[in-house]
Amino acid sequence: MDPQSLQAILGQAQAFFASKGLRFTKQREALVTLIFRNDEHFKPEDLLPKLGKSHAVSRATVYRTIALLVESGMLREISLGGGERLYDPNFLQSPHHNHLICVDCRKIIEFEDPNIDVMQNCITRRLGFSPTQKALRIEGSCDRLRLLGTCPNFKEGKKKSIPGTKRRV
Amino acid sequence: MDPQSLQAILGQAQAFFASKGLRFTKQREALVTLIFRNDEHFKPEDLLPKLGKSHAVSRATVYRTIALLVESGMLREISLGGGERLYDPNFLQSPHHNHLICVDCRKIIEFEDPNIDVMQNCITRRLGFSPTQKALRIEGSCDRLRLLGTCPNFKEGKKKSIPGTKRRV
DNA sequence: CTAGATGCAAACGTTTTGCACCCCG
DNA sequence: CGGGGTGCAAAACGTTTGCATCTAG
Repeated sequence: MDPQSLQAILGQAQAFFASKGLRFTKQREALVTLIFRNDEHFKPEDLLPKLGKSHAVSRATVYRTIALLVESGMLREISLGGGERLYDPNFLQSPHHNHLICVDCRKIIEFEDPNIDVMQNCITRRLGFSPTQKALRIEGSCDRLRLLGTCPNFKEGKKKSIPGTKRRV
Repeated sequence: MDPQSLQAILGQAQAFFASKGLRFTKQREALVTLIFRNDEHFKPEDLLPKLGKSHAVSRATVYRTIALLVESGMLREISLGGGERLYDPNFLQSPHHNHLICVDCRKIIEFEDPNIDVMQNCITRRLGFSPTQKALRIEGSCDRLRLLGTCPNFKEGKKKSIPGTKRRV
């Protein structure tokens, strides 16, 4: 993420905290920076080692801050199966994206599709509701791997599954 | 669920266990019966108190059996947000169903829509994959509650949210 | 008879909480 | 100065595992 966008995100976070009468402490700033610096999905526990000792933040604060960011709408909890609780920082840039997971190498591909959103709208209204949010997760097997016996992702994947490796479509 | 269908399900489970060289013990039978007797989503922990002392099964066996039923395809793990890990026994009868969750009363509505499946197929192939599974969760606010100030589900919902209360569409 | 299944309790990883102290406005 | 924020450690929670014992086939 370019420094300019990150700056905008920091501003957005600060505005949210201010609007709730909360402070934008250096711990919170360090966390927002770390979370939105790249586009990787993460577990709360992942963040602790990534904060240098200069920006060390306690485990409790990590969890409390994540909850606030989710409440603000900047961060979304997603589930990719297996009961793992992940957080996705990419809804700011792609508010309607979905996830496709390769069953062969577990690579995660984020994609958007306007038809899905139209259909979501229709279905929701048909059932008597106004749409607020959706989560669509598709799993599929890699055609390339099956036809060619190899796949660029799978090659990379030699070193086990790589969470957070993503392609934007 | 009518006794006849339940019987069929027990047979299916038994066949699956046999195909893997596993036994169909009375604990497993008790669990399958309990899980598929009605259509409620459940947490593993929910099951223990529901097994009478006559069919008591240990916690470890509950978890181990659920894992096997998921592997067999008879049971599916779903996530309705909040990191809760739920299991849905209704994919046997409605293999393609999705979930709509009312943000007002947390009621869960299971629905099917053939268009979604067509679209899922298109998208998956466009990305170079063959579809194997999908999970779509929609959240929405209740039109009726907003327009009329009341809603039958919400009325029932007085006693907090009722997980497992469902309408088939 | 024996591989697989069970129950128990301990271990595990993650998340939440109570509380004393700290610090920003 | 006061109310929010933090860190720490303990607790809570859901799930998994090792092991001795049991049992279905």
